[in-house]
Amino acid sequence: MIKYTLEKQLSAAIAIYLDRPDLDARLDVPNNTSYGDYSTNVAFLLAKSLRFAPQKIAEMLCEKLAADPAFNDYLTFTPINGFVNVRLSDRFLWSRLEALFEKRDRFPSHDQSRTLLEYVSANPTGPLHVGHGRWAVLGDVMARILRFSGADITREFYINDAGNQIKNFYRSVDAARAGDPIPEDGYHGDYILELAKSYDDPIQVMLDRQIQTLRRLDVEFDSWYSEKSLHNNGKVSQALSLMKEKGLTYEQDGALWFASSRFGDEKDRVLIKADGNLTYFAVDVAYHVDKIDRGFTRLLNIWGADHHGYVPRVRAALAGLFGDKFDTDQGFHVLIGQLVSLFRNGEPVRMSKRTGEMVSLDEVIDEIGVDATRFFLIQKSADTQLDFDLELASRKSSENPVYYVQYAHARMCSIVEKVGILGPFNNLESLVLLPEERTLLLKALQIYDDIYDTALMLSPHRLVQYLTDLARTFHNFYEACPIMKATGPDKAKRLYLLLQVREVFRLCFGLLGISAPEKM
RNA sequence: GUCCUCGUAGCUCAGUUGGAUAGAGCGUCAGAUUCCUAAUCUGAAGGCCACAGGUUCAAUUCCUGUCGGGGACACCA
Repeated sequence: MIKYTLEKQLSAAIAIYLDRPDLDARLDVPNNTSYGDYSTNVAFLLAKSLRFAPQKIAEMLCEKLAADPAFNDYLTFTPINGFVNVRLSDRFLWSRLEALFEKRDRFPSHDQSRTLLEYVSANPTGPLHVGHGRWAVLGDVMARILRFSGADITREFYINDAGNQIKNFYRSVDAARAGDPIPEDGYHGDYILELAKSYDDPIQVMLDRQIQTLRRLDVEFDSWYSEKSLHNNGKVSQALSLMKEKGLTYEQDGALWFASSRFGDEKDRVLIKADGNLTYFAVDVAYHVDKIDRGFTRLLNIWGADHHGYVPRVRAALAGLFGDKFDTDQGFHVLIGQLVSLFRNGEPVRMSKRTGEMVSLDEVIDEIGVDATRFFLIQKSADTQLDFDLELASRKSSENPVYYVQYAHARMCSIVEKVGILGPFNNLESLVLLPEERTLLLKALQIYDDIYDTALMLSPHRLVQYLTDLARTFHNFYEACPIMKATGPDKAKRLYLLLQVREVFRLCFGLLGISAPEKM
């Protein structure tokens, strides 16, 4: 954590100089890196209260920082346009490179919560589509990153194996088995006819198929939680009793209502319908109560955008039952995964399970492969709608950005194979770094900062961004700094740098769940 | 109609407590290989950051409104 460490140290020092104990200076990477490796804008923020021009303050701070023995052997400071710019010495960078894979001070603090991450949770009434694939990869990568950064995390798939959709599904298969037309509001895909050919439980068949598809994508779960089991072991009635005890419910028009509007929802919600049946919501409350009963202190969910209106009522239920403990984003957080729109030759492809007209996740994997599918689905922010042209993706598969990062790794492997791992790698810190070497080295050191940000913001696409940047700096290094032809300490220096960078690549590939090919 | 969300290069999209000259990939054009893999690199063109106001030293970023895409508004799941 190079940036966060520096940020803390510099912030504390500046706070003392200016006698501002609560000062929290932030470091940024300047968009023009000739200014420095990092910069801070504190001078702007304090200009008014200190009654000095930002540039004056920046100059004063740089002077004090430069004289501080805590920094002056490895940092230089330059005031430009009111910013305080910081540059790290080559020697310092090199020492950090050598310590890059030591476990200590990777991350500032360990998250003490027990996290349950629930994702995909598709109805077992059809094959997974690309939207499911997006949430699957999103959840999987999120879990890998959180786990790496020290969190205790459990991955769970909620099986919706009860309720009306399930009845409807059985009706459709039964009709097909009897040779009758499938009900208008039933499921109409070709796979229904296929299911009708055997007498296996269609739900089990579909679930197995979903699991298989997820395995293909290298998406695993620690726990498969059955909705049906909630009913069978009385969890639903327990949850409802609990709500009644707490005075959160009332009866009206023959139904049982939850007063969710008292907790921020826009209206009250029905738990038991007038016909005596439970709503999906009632069962979902029970499910979330059970998560908490199982000892989880942080609930993360990934839901499709079509469920985002559902968030306030679940939050309201948790607030009503458990107070503010789970009311905050820290306790209960929902990542909304926007849908993926598929195109083929520029024409939109519909994705309705009901009409049966859809492209399955399996077909996409068949067309473009696991690595490209994962990379494509994770590289964009989860909350933007994604347009995905299958024809384009398969036709241009060799130009897919995933190959850009993988090729960098293959190039490194090729060099190592040719050159061998020649030591000794000592006394290299005193060598001068070329610009391409330095840029690559600094980028590699920033890996934990980026992982930390990614974990904090729950946005895995940031790591893809980082990896692409790293690949670019490597390709630049490759063009400018030959290793095989280099001699003496230069050769060892570059080789050592490359070996460490290759480990960073492997770390990223592992977190993203894509392969690290040695040859391409 | 109400609420949520998005609108950034020709295309797909990054850009988070508001900072310096707004970026990447693809596509287009012009170059680079006697040299560790050219699935690469260098350069160029390409932008009213949807629009209009507001907040302030500073707005792609925050606020308000308008327009446009998507979604949600059930005693469905």
